[in-house]
Amino acid sequence: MKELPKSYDPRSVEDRIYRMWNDSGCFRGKIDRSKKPFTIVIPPPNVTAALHIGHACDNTIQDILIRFRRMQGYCALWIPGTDHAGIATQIKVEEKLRNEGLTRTDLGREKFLEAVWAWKNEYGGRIINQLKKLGSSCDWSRERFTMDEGCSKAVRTVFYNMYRKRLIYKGNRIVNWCPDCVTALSDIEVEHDDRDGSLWYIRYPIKDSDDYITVATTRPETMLGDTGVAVNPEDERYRHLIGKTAILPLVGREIPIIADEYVDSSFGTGCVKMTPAHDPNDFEVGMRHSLEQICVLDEHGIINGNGGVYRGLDRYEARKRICDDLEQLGYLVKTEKYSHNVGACYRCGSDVEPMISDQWFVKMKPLAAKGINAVNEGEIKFVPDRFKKIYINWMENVHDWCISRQLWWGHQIPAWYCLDCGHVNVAIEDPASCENCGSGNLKQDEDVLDTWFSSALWPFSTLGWPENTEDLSFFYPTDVLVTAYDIIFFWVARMIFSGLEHTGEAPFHTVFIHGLVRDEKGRKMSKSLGNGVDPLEMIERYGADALRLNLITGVSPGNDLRFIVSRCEAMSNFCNKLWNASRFVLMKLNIDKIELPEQLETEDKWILDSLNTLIAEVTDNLNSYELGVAAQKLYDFVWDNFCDWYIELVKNRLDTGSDESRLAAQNVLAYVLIETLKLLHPFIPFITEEVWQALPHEGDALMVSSWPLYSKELCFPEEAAAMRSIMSLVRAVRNRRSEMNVPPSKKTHVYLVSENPDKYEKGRSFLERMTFASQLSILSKDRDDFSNMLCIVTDDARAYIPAGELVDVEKELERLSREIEKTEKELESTNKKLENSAFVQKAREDVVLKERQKAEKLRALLDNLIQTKNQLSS
RNA sequence: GGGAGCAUAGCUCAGCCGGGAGAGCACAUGCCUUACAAGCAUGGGGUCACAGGUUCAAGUCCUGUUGUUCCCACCA
Repeated sequence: MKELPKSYDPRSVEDRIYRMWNDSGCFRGKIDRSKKPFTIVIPPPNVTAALHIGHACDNTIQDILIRFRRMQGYCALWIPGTDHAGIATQIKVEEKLRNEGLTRTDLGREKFLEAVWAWKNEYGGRIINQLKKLGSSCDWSRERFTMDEGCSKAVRTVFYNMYRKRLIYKGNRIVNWCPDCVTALSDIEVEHDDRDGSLWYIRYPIKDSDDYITVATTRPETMLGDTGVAVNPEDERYRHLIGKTAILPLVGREIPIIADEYVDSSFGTGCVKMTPAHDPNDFEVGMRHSLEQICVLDEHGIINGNGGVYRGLDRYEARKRICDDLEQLGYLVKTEKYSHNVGACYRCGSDVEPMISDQWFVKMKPLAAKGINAVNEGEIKFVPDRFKKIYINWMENVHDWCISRQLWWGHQIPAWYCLDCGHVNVAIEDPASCENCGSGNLKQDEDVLDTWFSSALWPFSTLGWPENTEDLSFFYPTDVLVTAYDIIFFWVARMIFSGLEHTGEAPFHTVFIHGLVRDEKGRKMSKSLGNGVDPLEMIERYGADALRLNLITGVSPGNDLRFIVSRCEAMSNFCNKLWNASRFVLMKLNIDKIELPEQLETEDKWILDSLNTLIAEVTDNLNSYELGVAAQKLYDFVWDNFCDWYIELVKNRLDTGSDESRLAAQNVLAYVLIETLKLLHPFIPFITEEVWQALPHEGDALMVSSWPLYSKELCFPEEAAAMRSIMSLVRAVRNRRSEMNVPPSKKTHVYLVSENPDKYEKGRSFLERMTFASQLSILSKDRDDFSNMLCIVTDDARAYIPAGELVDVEKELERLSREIEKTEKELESTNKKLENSAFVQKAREDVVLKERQKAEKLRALLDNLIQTKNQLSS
């Protein structure tokens, strides 16, 4: 056995322990058909990312689950990896190039991609090493990347299959366009925000008349692309104008006035200008009425050749100029302040332009139906349950998914256009010739796929799909997916329908959702606010275990948590407490095999009984993903039961007890410590492993030891109850002494009177010390001379302390009266409950029993108090 | 416009199936008791947002109200 240093220093432990695990292959998920598999895939962080506190939270949860199951005897596999993160990475590398005075177009596609790969190879591993600092027990030999060969094969296969099933199509649709990123975005990549703007009322003259029609718009510049004006068919005010022609001011284009249900008569003037190329609603209406689609913006948000004199103006400049011109020419009726919703690019924050564009889409309805079904049928369960509703609601209203991006970094779309016959060739392998005309004159689509397209395949692409590998058949479907609620739509939903569609199975049976980590004031952590907490700095200062506990303890599933640095300190104090308790056990230990002896004392049975309960509860909590509650229970058990009571209780036995009693104490101490270390290990792997290695043990590592089991043989309800009586007496004595300001150094004779003297006799060795007794007399009856002593009363015993002049009889009587009154009141309310026939009849049996016992105890306490008072007053 | 969360001690938050109101930090008092002062002992402090309801019993379940945070949504 080795000696431990006086206080716990995580820095001297963590890297060494991690290396030991890694070198001995503890992390490897090797197929073992004698065991049941338990699989988790990591939510792959962006290759560009540095570990932030959210990753720390997410990965701590996964590590707890995987370590717990591994110890329970599952064949546990946690697959790590990173995501190529299309836009994020491309922007990062472009920034780097800009510093060198270059743009991506200077390099050309091929050279640029080389530069990104070089960047990825240099910096991409950073977050992986940071995850290791946290203690993550991933199988690093299986590390994957969304653009590695296997994942790319999966992407092409999926694209091909879906194209064949007509679940992927190409078409001209309104998409969200970011003029700064110069790419299309999917609906969920647009962030909506209420912004103060204006509502402009513009007069459109009616052809061949003096009449006019007034429309209201928040985006006057789009009028350049107007190809109609719509009114509601039921609207009496405008019925006479339907079918007539309006003249578009500034442009002079003749546009029809049409009737469509879409128009809300109560809004604005009840007339809507139609811009099918730049508004999704207008697009729909335009399709119904065969309106022309005139696109007036180019890919950078500049007015194009369709904008006449406004050509070349930026969209915001154009708006201003058009408004000025309209006003000058008398077309502008009025301007109102108006707050409305504006979409912004989630990456760069610029306003998104709805724009008609030729893009690739995934047809969502049939896929969503499967995804909804799997969750409604319970094939996939959300924890906490409420996220199910959010998921279903989204899936039910989902639109087709725009999957093409005008970027270079990513999976290039596996579609080749025949330059001779125009046929679109979609294939898994690069085709040599057109499948339609045989021409070799092919050109691959320039665009790449949305990053989430490959992430959606992660649970099976990482296991070898589309190949039918042994890994796939053993480890798939995975078990739990752990992630924060903010990417349910981006990722979870898409994994679910992709898994169902391509493997025929749900990719996991449980989605465990956690909240976001916020700063001390409850704000979201962000670079611009500079309020981010660096997990690596926390690890450096407090240790990975303390950080992990801070992220878990007392946190309820799905709720956000505030990261309070001082709590890290509290958690590292806990680690130190555990360390010192272990040090104590080691100091007192001179055996090299731990075995529970036959002959156990009351306090031994009590702590074993408590441990047994703890095992049952913690296991139960972990099974139902209540990590915060489990961690709290462990914290309390270690600090209160084990350290503050049990260790104190057995100190006498260890120093002066008989050989047998000492040996028993040593064994129980070590036994309870080891079992507790196992329960704690998933939460705080480093310190528990380090301590365990110092203790007598079998096996190589705590990490691969087996999870404690609840045992009927270790239930000792009687001894547990006896200890509770003793503990409450000790507490009462300490309380009175503290109230009377008696310093611990002042020892006194203590007389203990109880009808069950044997019970206390068994605890004599520690009672003496814990009640600060110079001498302890345990009696079954009061003596006459007790009346001038301090009296401490519990429901089971009375203790008397001679305190000489300290005892003020009047005051004591007063205090006793108060206590009697309080006890009577409590007894009264308890009795009232018991006299209520409805309660006795309808309440659960054990509840009634508990209430009866409570009444009995109160009765006994009251008797004790009254007897003492009588004695004192006589 | 739809949906969800939150409201419990001075602060930050637990409290799972209804029966004890809790933790950490902060505060007060007394202790260097050889595992730990990163500690020990003791204590003060709460109308569990408000109003109804269900129940023998409500912080916990239901309805509504108020405050607050967030998500979704193509009313120009």
